[in-house]
Amino acid sequence: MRLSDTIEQFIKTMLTHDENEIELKRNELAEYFNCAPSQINYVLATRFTPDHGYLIQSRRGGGGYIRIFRMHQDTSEQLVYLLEERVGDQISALKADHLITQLKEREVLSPMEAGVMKAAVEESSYTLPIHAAVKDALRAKILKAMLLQIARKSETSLGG
Amino acid sequence: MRLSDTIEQFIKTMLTHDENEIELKRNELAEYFNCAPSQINYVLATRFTPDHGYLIQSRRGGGGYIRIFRMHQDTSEQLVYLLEERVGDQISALKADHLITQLKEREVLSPMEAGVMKAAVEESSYTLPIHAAVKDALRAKILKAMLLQIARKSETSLGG
DNA sequence: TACTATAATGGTCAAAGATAGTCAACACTT
DNA sequence: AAGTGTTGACTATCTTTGACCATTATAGTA
Repeated sequence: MRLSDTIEQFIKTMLTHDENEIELKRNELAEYFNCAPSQINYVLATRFTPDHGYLIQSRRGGGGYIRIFRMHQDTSEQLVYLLEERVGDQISALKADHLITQLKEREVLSPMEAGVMKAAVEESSYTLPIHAAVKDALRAKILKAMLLQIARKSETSLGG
Repeated sequence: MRLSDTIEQFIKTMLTHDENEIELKRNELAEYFNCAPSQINYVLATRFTPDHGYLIQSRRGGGGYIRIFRMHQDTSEQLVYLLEERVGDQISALKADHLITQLKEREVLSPMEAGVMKAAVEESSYTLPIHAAVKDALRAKILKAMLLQIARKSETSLGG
């Protein structure tokens, strides 16, 4: 079996045992598998993306770490759909607002969270000399980051 | 756990118990944690800045001390003040993050709201070809819009 | 009293240490 | 050839330490 597959399985086993969240040290894992540390990044980048239902957090420096969060299957599927199909690389203020309203109505977002997210995407927050396309790209990035955050923290599904 | 985090927690626990102001001796604390005295300065410089909602006073020489003051409790009414004083027309990702952390620790923001807001201001959400100054201006506008939203909702639910 | 030396503090900064990230070249599979 | 996997050099970030600096109090001395 390929090394990357072995590491993938190893991490998935850890997640099975230790529930939905694990923390690891890149260098320790690399040493355990006797490979280059960057191999770990490769495995994470190709097998533990949001598309695969995982979220990663890391920190450098002394006491650094890599944390891997597993999303619930439903959450993951809905998130991928939301991120790719509904948000994409650019999104207008209006569409973003509609999407957030939907999520609120489905009780994926509390009224407060929805309010905050709407404030972050409304056009009046973007009244600066930037091209419209760049605004929509920025809005998409910000909206995606917020949705990923919701997915990481909430136990409930992102809804249909 | 990192030494710096341990010291941070230690100080925050002291503040919890002893109200809004504590006094400590740099060398004593360093000896207690068995570290270099300058480690204390590092912790203060990275976790107890005005951005984090703390003020430091110190004095050298015999009878020297370090006093740490936690700045006044931020209520929703004071959010408007924060908008101009702490956010202004431009704000860096780091300062925005510190401000949000502070509001979360004071329970002005729920962990979820804080997480969403952090996602909306983090640098990686702004990786597009825009000048840094424009990014900071945009971030300020978005952060203000989100805080205003919180302030409005808090008023309606808490009656002021 | 005025001055000085010394002890007792805290501050600064740069170097070293500890992690993780990126990217492009190279290797292996299909 | 194209796609996937592996590595290593270089980079970025965060922490810890230590040498040297600055300030203040106090004891000793003229």
